Amino acid sequence: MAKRPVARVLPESRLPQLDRVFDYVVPDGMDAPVGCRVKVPIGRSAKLHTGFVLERLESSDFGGELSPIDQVLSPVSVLTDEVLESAKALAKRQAGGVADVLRLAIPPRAVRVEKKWLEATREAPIIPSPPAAPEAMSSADWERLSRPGEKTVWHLRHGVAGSTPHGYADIAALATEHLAHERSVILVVPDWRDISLMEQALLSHLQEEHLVVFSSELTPSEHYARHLQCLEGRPVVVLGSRHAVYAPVSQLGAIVVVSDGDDAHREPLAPYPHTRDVALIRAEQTGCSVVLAGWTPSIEAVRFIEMGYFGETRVSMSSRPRVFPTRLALHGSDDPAPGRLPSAAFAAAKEALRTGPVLVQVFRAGFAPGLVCTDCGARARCSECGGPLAQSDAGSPASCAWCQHLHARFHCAECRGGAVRPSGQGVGRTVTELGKAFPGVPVVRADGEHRLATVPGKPALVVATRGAEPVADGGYHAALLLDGAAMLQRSSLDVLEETLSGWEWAVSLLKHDAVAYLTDIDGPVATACAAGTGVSLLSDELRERTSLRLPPAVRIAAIEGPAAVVEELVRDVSTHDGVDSLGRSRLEGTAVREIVRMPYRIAPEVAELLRAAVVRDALSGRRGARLRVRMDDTRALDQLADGAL
DNA sequence: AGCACGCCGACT
DNA sequence: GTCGGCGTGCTC
Repeated sequence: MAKRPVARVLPESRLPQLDRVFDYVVPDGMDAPVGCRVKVPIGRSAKLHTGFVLERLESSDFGGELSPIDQVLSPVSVLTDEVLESAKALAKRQAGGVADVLRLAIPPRAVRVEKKWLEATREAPIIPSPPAAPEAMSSADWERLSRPGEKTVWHLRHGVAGSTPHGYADIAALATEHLAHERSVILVVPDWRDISLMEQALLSHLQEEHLVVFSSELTPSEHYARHLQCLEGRPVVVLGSRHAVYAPVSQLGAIVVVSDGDDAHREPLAPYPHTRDVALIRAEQTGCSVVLAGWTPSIEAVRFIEMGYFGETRVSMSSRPRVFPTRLALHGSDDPAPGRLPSAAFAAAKEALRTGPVLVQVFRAGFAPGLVCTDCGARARCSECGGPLAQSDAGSPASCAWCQHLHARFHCAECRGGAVRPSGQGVGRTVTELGKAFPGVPVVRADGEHRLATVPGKPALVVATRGAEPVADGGYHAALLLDGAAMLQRSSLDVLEETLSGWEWAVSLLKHDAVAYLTDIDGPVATACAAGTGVSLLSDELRERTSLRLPPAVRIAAIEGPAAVVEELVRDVSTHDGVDSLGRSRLEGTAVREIVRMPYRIAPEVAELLRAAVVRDALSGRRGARLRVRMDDTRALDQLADGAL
């Protein structure tokens, strides 16, 4: 008989009732190491399920007879101990399943890639020498950032060198510092553009073999290849978007989350963990440091600092370019110039365009994001689903922003009018108008559909939606920040944070002596941005949320399902001290969603209760919509504000 | 999920 | 009498 003939297996299933371990017999001669993928029978089902071997045991405490493992899919231990422990902790925190977390952390197996990897012989890589500390950084800050175990909010430098933001160059230096001490580093950035920029920055310090890049464009098998690379045991620098935070590297020294306030760090798949939370859990598990890096801190980062949980690097404002809110200007006229620009901004752009590129940041994607009836001004809505109609390009037909239904012809539901006109402006229309306002100047468009990481340092108008701004070689010679008012009008909990960070990123892309113009907004946010005191505004916001008991001062859980089931569960959790409901909204059919809030202190207890209820509900065999729970979903809170019962 | 077991209606 | 409807329960 083989040593430890029992294998404890976790099925790769999204079903809450199957998210637990089952014991199996390992047949003689089968090699099923801990962490490998196996195929096992589950219940009376004819087909086999895949799962992970979590443990090997001498014997099982299961009363009945054990089934044998059918097959070892691959003997590679793709699930490491540390990732498993992190996944368990994360599942607990999010009131979700361990298997759900593992689905995010471990890519599906690719046979050919694996075969090649198993056959390859690898040489020990050269360890780089430590880099010099970035200029303008105190040695205390640098030591703090490089020391494992620390938690730090890193205020990045403004400006660019070539096509690399200074901030990204500094992060690359930090990664090199860790690697020089034979520690791995994970760099998690919001999106494709940041991966591309950061990869450039890293390659100026490191060899390609030190780097493992998880870009979103990878095929599944390439993704699996990167996963295997992390398992080789040598220290590496991992760079990628949110899934990279799970990379199974060894000797983890630091996880750097870049722009942790960016929406892209929220996982849209169950159990909806945020990159920042995954990083903190892995830090608990490994003792690595966590660095939240950006040009404006997230409101969560501000909370961490104020709690004393995180330290922060010294803020240096000396390198920050000037921000000029045209509406607050005391001198000059503010008559609109062509292309929706105040005259001061128009003149400055014209001047800057003589020598280099000018960034125009707009809020909305598409050509005309909102359409209204020409006759009565009512919002044009989709006849199929009631969603708002929009136009993505000049000349393209109107389509529904929700269901994508095309509306070649339009009939206003209010007045029977048959024509629409745009209200508000998207990139497309701004591009068209600026083209006319600045004749002879090339206009470059950058948005979700026209993706650009960099542009040359030559005169051009670069019109970009917020978040899609390319880096200009040598920095922009001016920036026009449009649509500030529209951004702040939105009724989301995150408006302040998103508005500030959107502007600050644009400011960071300027040449050191260039100016950013805030064109259509005044008030405290514009004033703070101009003065570079956005952080104190966030701090005020946090204080307000604390008194209102809103996230991130408290945690929330969205509970969805049939009204009766939700009601009972909410009643149940509300018996805990400090747990109460923020309101209920109706979903499709008879389902409802109720949001409860709770202090951090008792959130683990509540999460456990919620998870138990979900498992019970799934097991109950009741027909109809299942009970679902989603922790810390602030978007659900926004929706609640829009349509509470 | 997927499958079997089980307990009531119309049927060769 | 029994074939088969799908409500109920469990999966090592």
